[in-house]
Amino acid sequence: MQTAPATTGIDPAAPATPMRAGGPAAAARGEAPAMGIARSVHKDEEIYGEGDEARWYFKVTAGVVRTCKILSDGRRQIEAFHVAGDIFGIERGTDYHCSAEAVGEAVVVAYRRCSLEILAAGDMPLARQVVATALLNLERAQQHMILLGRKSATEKVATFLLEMADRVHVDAIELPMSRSDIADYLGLTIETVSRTLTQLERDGVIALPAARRNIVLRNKAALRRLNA
Amino acid sequence: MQTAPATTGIDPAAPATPMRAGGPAAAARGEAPAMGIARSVHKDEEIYGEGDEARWYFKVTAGVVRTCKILSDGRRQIEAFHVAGDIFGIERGTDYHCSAEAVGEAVVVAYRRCSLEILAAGDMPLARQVVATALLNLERAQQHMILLGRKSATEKVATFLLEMADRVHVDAIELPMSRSDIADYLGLTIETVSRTLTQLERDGVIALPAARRNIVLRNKAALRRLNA
DNA sequence: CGCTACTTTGATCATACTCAAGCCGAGTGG
DNA sequence: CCACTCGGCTTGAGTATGATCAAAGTAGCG
Repeated sequence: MQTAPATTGIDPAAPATPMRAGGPAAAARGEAPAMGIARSVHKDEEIYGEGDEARWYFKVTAGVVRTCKILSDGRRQIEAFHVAGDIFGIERGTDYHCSAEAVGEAVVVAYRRCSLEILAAGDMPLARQVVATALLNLERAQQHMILLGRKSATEKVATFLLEMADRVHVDAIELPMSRSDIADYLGLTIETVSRTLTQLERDGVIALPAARRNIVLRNKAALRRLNA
Repeated sequence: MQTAPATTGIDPAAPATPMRAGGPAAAARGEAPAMGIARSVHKDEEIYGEGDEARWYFKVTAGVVRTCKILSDGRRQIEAFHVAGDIFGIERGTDYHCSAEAVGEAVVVAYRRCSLEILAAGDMPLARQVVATALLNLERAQQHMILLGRKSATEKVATFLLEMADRVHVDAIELPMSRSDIADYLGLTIETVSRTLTQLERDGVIALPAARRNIVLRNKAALRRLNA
């Protein structure tokens, strides 16, 4: 078991306003197993950088977090968007392989790094969660690879919209991310994303209300057909 | 599907102690020993299909295995090539999310499915291996996503060649896979792969001996520069 | 030797990118 | 309240990269 308190001193990954979730109080109440440090992150604030030492892993409590890689010349690929309940930042080695940033205002809970060594500790529920998370993220990555490698722009956007809608279980989505984020997630440019959305609107498949971050799926069947 | 008899000592990296995952029941039914069943697979033979029930996971002993997804219209994305020592086929749910096929003649060792439940069995070395494998495959998938989403054809091919050379630690590669496999791995067409290789040869970066499956890296520095 | 599958090469085309301008809403200050 | 700016988004024109279609070259194998 880990202890959340400041035995480690100031946590470089949790500066400004660290709140405690779990902690001694929770432990006293016998709350299992999740002890971690809640941290609120501002829009575009970095949670950790690629190459940083991976001393924590995180669970999203509120908002959305993106994990991404950046090439030397600035080209960016967003690997995944993580929403409430999602876990990210579990690494095999000592360092993070992606960087993580808040898409908007977000709250994450930081847990002490646990990867292979956690298994030795014999905390089975935790180990189970770690494995399940890793495998879930792998599944999503595999799914995303066929999108990046083999789908057209229209198919990419359609898949994206359905993915987002599925997470909310509603057909009126309020996208938390910018066109730029969408583009870097889908391997497109912002112009192509914009044009594709406009075209889908013309075709009556979606509606784009004045606030451009809102999207209404008018014809899910058509989207699924585009989904390939 | 050919299954060879159990070959208990053949895999040096297999757990030294019998797994309990199969359980006494399996042994009583005279089923496969928990240690693993070696199986030789022919070129292009399917090891498992996407959607099949994931009752085994595999380690490559010889040859190369590809895991891939296929869209309804036949477009294919190869998620990874697995070489000797690599483990594939570990799933979170009940089914495989990719299909797996031998690239050439290959030998794999099948182990009874173990994912989350293995942790309950208390076999720590095995659990550790499972987790490490999942995380390694995730890292590779992340690395591959930025290639698929953001790299040019030349950069993709350069990255691929360096990747292959790294696996062999030699600068003269004998590619086990066809142009078609390379194309579907890199998200390109076979024509583009061929043209790119020809261009790299013209530039003196690589040499393409008569047997077109062979490639000599003449100028690794140049390749690394293209690697972005 | 001749088939077949794989690869290379060529010509043309289309998709998505680049560069550029304009639009719109939110926030700010006169 | 309006004018202004600023950032994000959309739209347009032209282009380039990689796809498609087609054909020819090459190796492996009966």
